[in-house]
Amino acid sequence: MPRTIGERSDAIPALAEVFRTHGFDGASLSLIGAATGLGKGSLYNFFPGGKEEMAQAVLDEIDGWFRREVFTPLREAKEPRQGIREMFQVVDRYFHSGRRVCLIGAFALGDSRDRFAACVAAYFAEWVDALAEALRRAGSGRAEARAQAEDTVAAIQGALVLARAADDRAVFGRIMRRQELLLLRK
Amino acid sequence: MPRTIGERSDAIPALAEVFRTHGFDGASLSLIGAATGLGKGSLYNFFPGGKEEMAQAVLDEIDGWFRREVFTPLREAKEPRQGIREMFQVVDRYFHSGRRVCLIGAFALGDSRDRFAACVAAYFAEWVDALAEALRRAGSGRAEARAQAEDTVAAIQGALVLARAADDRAVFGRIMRRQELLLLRK
DNA sequence: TACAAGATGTACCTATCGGTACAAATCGTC
DNA sequence: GACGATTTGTACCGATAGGTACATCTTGTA
Repeated sequence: MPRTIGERSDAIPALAEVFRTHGFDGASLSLIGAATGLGKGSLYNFFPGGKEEMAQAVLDEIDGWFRREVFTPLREAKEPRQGIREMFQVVDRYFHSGRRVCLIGAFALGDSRDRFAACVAAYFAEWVDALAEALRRAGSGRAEARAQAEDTVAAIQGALVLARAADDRAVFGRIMRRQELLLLRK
Repeated sequence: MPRTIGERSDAIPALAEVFRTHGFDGASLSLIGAATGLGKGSLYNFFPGGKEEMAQAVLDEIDGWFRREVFTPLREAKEPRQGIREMFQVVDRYFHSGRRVCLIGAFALGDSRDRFAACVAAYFAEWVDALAEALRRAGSGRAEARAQAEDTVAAIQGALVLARAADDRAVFGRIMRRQELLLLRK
């Protein structure tokens, strides 16, 4: 009884790129087929639920990645200020310094929000929570930490919007750097 | 030779709502027809260029509105600090306190960015410029004013993403209020 | 080498897409 | 009321959408 999970998960990065680039509605099965190199037969074998299951798999993968690489390190960093510094590094790398869009942010603004509302809401809530926790451990009061965390996550999402709008990744780096300074000053 | 422009412009608010809600690709002609109360005949009579011309008309309308209600007042306010305060009020009202999404931000993240790249880029560039000008007049140095303006426009866009993701408009108000305080402190 | 299970390509389905053609209704002007 | 121009509804177009059915190929195991 061979486990075939490996194959399915191999398709997810390509799926993520297609959804990121074209959105949920814009990602047609022919685009998906071209990007993954998989025909409809394979696609529907791996994802019997169709496009919706494909997108859900991508969201789950992103959620897992951020939990592993961002949220948990933030919460468990020995030195919270250093943990925050590393969050900015990891996030900058993840978004290719602003060249890459946040799929979950795009879904939040777009047509597909309702379909994946729970995922989308949970992702941002967790990010804010984890960052607030680190800030609190770094010395901020509970309320101040939450406020700073909310502002920072919003700044990052807004920076992605601006970077993509201007087709200029420099703006992303500038906003990220200033936000990091703001959080870690004092 | 009767001027029929009046009719065409009457359809634009409804068009804007459809594109805002469903995105460019998601806004099908049947949705557009239902929202505007216009059949295909009328739609293609007013907008011979089809969906693309409809979306362009909406973008132009938004651009004009912001120029008139936000950018110009920012640049020409007698008292720049008061002008900035009013910008936050007007923007809060425009986005229905976070219940309404920024169409141009959604286009920037979505599939339709390339199609309307010039509009999208110009909108944000103008916003940052106008706000930076006001901040400079309020006493900031040139570089600092630009940085603050960039951060603020990004914060607003990010706040819209978070508000829509969490389906919670309170977060929009919180971020806006803190950003206003940050700009006008000292 | 035989066999079952999984993987894949292809043909096909219905619904809808954006867009066009055009005749009929409507409207402003004289 | 007549006329020309605009406005509108309807039928229709080819293309493509997402999805299903199924026969055929691979593949791992014994």
